[in-house]
Amino acid sequence: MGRQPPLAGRDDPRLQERYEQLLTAAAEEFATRGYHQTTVKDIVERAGVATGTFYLYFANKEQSCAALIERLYGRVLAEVVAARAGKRTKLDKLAASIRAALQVFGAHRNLAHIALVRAPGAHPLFDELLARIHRELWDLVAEDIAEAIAEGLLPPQRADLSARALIGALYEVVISWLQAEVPARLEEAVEPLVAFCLRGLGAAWPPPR
Amino acid sequence: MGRQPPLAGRDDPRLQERYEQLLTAAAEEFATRGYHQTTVKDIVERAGVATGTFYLYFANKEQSCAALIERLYGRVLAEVVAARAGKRTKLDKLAASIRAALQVFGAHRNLAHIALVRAPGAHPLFDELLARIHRELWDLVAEDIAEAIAEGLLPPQRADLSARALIGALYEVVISWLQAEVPARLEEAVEPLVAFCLRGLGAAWPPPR
Amino acid sequence: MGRQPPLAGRDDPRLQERYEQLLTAAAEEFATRGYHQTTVKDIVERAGVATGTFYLYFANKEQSCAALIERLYGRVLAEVVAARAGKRTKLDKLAASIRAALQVFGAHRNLAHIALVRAPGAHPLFDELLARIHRELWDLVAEDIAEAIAEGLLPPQRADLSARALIGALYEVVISWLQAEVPARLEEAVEPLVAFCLRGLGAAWPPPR
Amino acid sequence: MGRQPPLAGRDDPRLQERYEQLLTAAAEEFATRGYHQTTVKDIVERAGVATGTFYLYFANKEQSCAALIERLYGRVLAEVVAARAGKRTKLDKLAASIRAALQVFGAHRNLAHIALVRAPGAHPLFDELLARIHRELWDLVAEDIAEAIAEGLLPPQRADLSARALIGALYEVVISWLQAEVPARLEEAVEPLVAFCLRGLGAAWPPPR
DNA sequence: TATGAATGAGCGTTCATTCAT
DNA sequence: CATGAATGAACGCTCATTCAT
Repeated sequence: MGRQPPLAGRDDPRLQERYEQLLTAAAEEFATRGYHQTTVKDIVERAGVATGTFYLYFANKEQSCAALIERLYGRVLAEVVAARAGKRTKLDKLAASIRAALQVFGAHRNLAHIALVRAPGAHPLFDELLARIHRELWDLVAEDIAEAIAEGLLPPQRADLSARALIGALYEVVISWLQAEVPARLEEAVEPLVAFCLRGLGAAWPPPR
Repeated sequence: MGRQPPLAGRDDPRLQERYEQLLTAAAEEFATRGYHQTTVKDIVERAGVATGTFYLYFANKEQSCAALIERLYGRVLAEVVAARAGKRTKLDKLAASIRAALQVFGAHRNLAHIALVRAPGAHPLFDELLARIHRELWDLVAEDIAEAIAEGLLPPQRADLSARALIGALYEVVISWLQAEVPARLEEAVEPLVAFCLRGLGAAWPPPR
Repeated sequence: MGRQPPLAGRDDPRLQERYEQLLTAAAEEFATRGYHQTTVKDIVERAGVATGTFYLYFANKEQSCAALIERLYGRVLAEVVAARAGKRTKLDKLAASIRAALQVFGAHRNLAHIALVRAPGAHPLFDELLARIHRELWDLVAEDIAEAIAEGLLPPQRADLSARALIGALYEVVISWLQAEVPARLEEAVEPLVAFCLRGLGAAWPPPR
Repeated sequence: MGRQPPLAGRDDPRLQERYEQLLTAAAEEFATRGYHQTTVKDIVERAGVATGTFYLYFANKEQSCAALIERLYGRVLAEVVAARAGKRTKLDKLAASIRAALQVFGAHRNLAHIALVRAPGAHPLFDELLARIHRELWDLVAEDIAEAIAEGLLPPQRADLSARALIGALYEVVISWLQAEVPARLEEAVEPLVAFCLRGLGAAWPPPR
């Protein structure tokens, strides 16, 4: 517990590759079987390495899963930030954020499955990590909403609750895609979801020209 | 796996009470520690009975958790059905459904925590059970939406996706209450959430008199 | 352990009947499932009484099985003694003993199954009990053989080993009947076995008139 | 139940040695305490390894015992086949078979104790396994007897019953040696038993020159 | 670096036995 | 006498983690 794995943060590309190989194997196993149903043996067998090798790259099983969660949300945040950059109004920024998040979830099915379904509730560490990430997302969205209200773009409302509702709508659509294949391709959900969320906030959507 | 536990579903009120006592203890433990972090020993110690007693009332650990999930959704469905009975329009029915569901979740914090956070992904049995329940809820809501569209109360949209978005918004608000105490009391979220969802569907809300 | 069951040795025929009922149920269960695969619950369910009732008649599970073994060998010994009474030569006594033993085993299939297959090796108490009984039988047979040798009816041989071989031949035929239904009816084995054993001892058999 | 243990049947002599070490410990415990009285903990403590190690070599407790039974009868059959090879008449083959079997039982006291006393009736798997082995032995012996009858070496008789009686005589002598030390050394029983069995079949024994 | 055999704490579950009613 | 719910010690087995090679 707490000991750094010996090979974390080395530069050797051979080690980087092996790390990715293990992380990919872990993602596949966690996503398909669930965190507690996956054994370290499952992961190393899929990766084609020995058990001990796993512990050269991860302090323990839970850290490997936490790394997957962080990787996903790192990308989500990066894409969200990038997508918002070009937008002028708060409403456009919100719409762009939703589109960007869905795009990343859609591009990383296994990671999405882990972060949205497999990890929550599975380990105190994940709950803590996810709580921190969610708070960040909520704050971002809630701030946008609060400012849009101030600008008169949205009617008065509790921004904190609306932000959570918005994120919940987004999550559930991703989960539905993961578990029930509704919709078959996640892109189909993008504009319907943007419309649902922005209307839900009280915006006129699609925006009147 | 296997046969019925001998004392499940007997009429004797003494046994009923014991069963409730165990179920309550299980709910508290599962909700606070998570399914896999909870041992049968934790449950029976909280209930103040011996290990063997647990197995007089439940076939095994997972069945006890499944019973909690079923109990929660049984109540949700019952309250939703009851609340809709008096309503005339589809939109009123949807609003009433949301209010009823939130009321039940709010009245059963531990069960909500288990069903929305602890159980999903923790065991194949739970995933199966929750999938069945969610499909039922989705169908209900999607049908309402489809009919409201047909009646011109809502603009054209993919009812299946909107239904999932609506449920996701609701779930996330409950989870937010469970984990971050936002809002402090779940009732505070009721009207904001109803507004978010019905506006999200494209309804004029609050309804013009 | 060691405490007398409260109802042992009472005269009330109602109690006797219940005791028989339990013993019969125990015999059926032990014979068909084996000693360790049989639970006290299995026995009382077959007997149609409550668990506690079992302990009114038996000190514990193993005593109930020991009682069955003792009952079987009690009958075997009684029949053997009775059958020998009318015989003149040692060889006739031996033949009569084998016939009597087979008759009792054939008449108490379940008890035979328990005493010959289920109990040996299943519990120290049974091993002890069976050892005592076997020693008694061996001594009886070995004595007959020794005397027959002394009388010149049999050639010189180690009576102790011959006695064991004789009993083993008998047991195995019974076991074969129990487990493989060879022969279909145990009576078919009687004269072949008598011939095998007496010839094995070195007697001219069937006896020259 | 389930899959192969990971380290069963590897070529590495280190692993072979471990396997033997565990098997020997298991044989000692099963032989002295009985199958159900022996815990896996007993075995690993005697072997001086950890609990988990046991499950690297055996799928479960019952498979370890089955392996012992199979090992014993594998050797019995091999020795019997080898001993018969040089013999000409059927009667010589039978006598050689008995001698070979006794020699193997005598050389593997613990395994004999398990196969003849501890395992029968202890687990359905063992009963099945032993039934298969016994049928093989019976068939072998019965065939010899039938052919000897056809060749006029033995009088007419039911070969199936005689075969069982012969095997029973042999088993009981071994059991007597195991449990009562009669005879003190199993070799002492060899010729008396051969004589008993062949005479029992109706042969003139010892064979007239 | 990589290996994989070894570890052992810990868990779910069973069942012989008891005792209040 | 009879009941059967309650008990709790004990067992088989798993799997995250270690470390000698």
